[in-house]
Amino acid sequence: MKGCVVPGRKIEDAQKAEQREGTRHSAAHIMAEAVLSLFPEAKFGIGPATADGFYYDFDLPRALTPEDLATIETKMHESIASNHPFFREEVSKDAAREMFSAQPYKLELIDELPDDTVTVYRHGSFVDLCRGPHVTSTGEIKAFKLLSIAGAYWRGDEQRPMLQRIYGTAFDTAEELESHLEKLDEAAKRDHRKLGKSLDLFSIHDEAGAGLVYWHPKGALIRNIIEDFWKSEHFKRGYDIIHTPHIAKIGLWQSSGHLEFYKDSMYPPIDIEGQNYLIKPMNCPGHILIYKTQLRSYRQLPLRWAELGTVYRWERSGVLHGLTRVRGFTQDDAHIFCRPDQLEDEVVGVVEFACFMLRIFGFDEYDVMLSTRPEKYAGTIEVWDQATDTLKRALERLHIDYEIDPGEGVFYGPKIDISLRDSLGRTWQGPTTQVDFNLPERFDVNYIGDDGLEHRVVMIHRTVLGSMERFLGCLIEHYGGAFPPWLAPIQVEVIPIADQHLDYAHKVALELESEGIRVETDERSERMNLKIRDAQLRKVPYMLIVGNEEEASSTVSVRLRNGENLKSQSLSQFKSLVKVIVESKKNV
RNA sequence: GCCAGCGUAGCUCAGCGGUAGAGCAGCGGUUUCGUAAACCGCAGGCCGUCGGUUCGAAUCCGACCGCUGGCUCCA
Repeated sequence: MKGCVVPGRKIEDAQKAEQREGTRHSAAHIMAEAVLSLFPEAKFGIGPATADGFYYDFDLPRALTPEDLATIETKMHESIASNHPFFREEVSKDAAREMFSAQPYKLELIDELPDDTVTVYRHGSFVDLCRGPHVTSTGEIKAFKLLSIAGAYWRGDEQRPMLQRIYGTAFDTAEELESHLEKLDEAAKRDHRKLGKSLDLFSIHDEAGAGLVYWHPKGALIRNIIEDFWKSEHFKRGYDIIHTPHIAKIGLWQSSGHLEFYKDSMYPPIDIEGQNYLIKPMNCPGHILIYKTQLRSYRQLPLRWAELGTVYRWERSGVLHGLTRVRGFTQDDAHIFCRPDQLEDEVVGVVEFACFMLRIFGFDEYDVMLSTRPEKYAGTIEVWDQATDTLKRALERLHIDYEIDPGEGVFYGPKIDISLRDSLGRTWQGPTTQVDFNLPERFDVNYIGDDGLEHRVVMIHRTVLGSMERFLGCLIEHYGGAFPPWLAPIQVEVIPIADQHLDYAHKVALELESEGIRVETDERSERMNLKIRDAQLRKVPYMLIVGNEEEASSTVSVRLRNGENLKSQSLSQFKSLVKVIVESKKNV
């Protein structure tokens, strides 16, 4: 399973990382100093360094505006110019309580610290409760920028006050800061919501409802290509494909435990002739109903049933985001019904499958997370431990590095989540594999063993892409909208130089079309330059320029979307080039 | 859901108390061109929705809907 192993973060000089953290943490203190000078009555939350920068949370008498950020930055520059040294002091808790008597959040933190003495850091007239470390003086902060203001609950608890958080970033050199800001720009350009609009892939409508996606022909085409590929890979791996309805009587969801454990994510019932029906938030109960239509023999297992199942989940309005967080989405779902002795092999197969799928789409790096028993759970601790161990063994067999996320499993079982890293190094939540010892219990899902007795089946609930919506969103950003030819809605744009070349252009297009190539001819009476520009903006992989020369020699002049101009080639040459590239699913 | 910001033509945006503007796209012409934008003209908006303040509201206030950045929560 080489290649599926997570390479981990770039091996950065540990010292440098530490230095950067000190820089960022110090920048947070300098920012707090600036905020305090602007708002003497400010109450301070926490101000840590993060993976990309730093933030600090404040309780302020009024809401911050973007203009405030500029003022705060100016004040920070003043503090940096003064080059105040940072001093570390150890003080008793009582002394600290006195020192921060006007700072209720700090007092709360002091109470929770385990040791009798705490450390504070001081620079200029500003002092903060802090573990450190910091740079030696404020003048060492060479490159920082404040980025945004956001609300954040104190200690992440929505029952507690909401503070104002200022995000910023800092680096040890101006060049590093610059390249980080460029990366943010690049990410903004690749935003799937922007590209979805400009490439005419999908839309979401106020009048229809938030978090509900409408796929336009081009977006739906990409989705269909992926779904077709997905289906054929499932058939190859011994899966069957099934379909189940979108609503079911409330009783089914009571039996499954969803009503008990998943109620917050489900929509209210629909009354149909006095019976209450619920829209499905998951596909599992439907698959179980099909399983139970027969007595199953141990010889039949494992049964692997896959469904592109559209589910609806109630998500709070504030969390919706483009395609990656929606209220209706299609899971590339499957349930595997197996015997306990088959579980490990099945998990191995699933994780291998997921890694295979990701690699096809150009995701070579991913992080694997094993989530264990949450607070609200169904079943017994013994069964949970058993399932968790099986998942661990499967990952170890695959030589996959993973981290454990304690308490983050679903109510019905532990899970393996894979998050993918895109071309900008950002992570996205993708495939998931969940063991389920619970539903078989609740629905009494059995098979007849070789001893002639009934045995409880084990279920695996899994996706290999995650959901079509989220995966497409991630894919759009990963490729920046420039899809590899096998996925590109239009693979070839034929560009006649003048109207007189239209006949030849049509001939070329027809021939490519007959080979199953997705081709379009730009028939407009416009200049060639404009047609090239438009095809370029639509990120069409191949542009074929045809004019007098090409027509005379029965060739095409090939331009790639990276601006590269391949020399003229015969139509048949070009045809086989495209076919090979599409077949290989490679990018160009 | 919470905090903050934002909703103006199909798209990107300007206007921010005196009655609506640009570029691109669209439509009609002219142009027939060699690797990222030819030219001229026309048309296009209850300024998110509802209510309030005002002689007068895109502009000020409120509610709702939606979007954005976060928090919390997730495929």
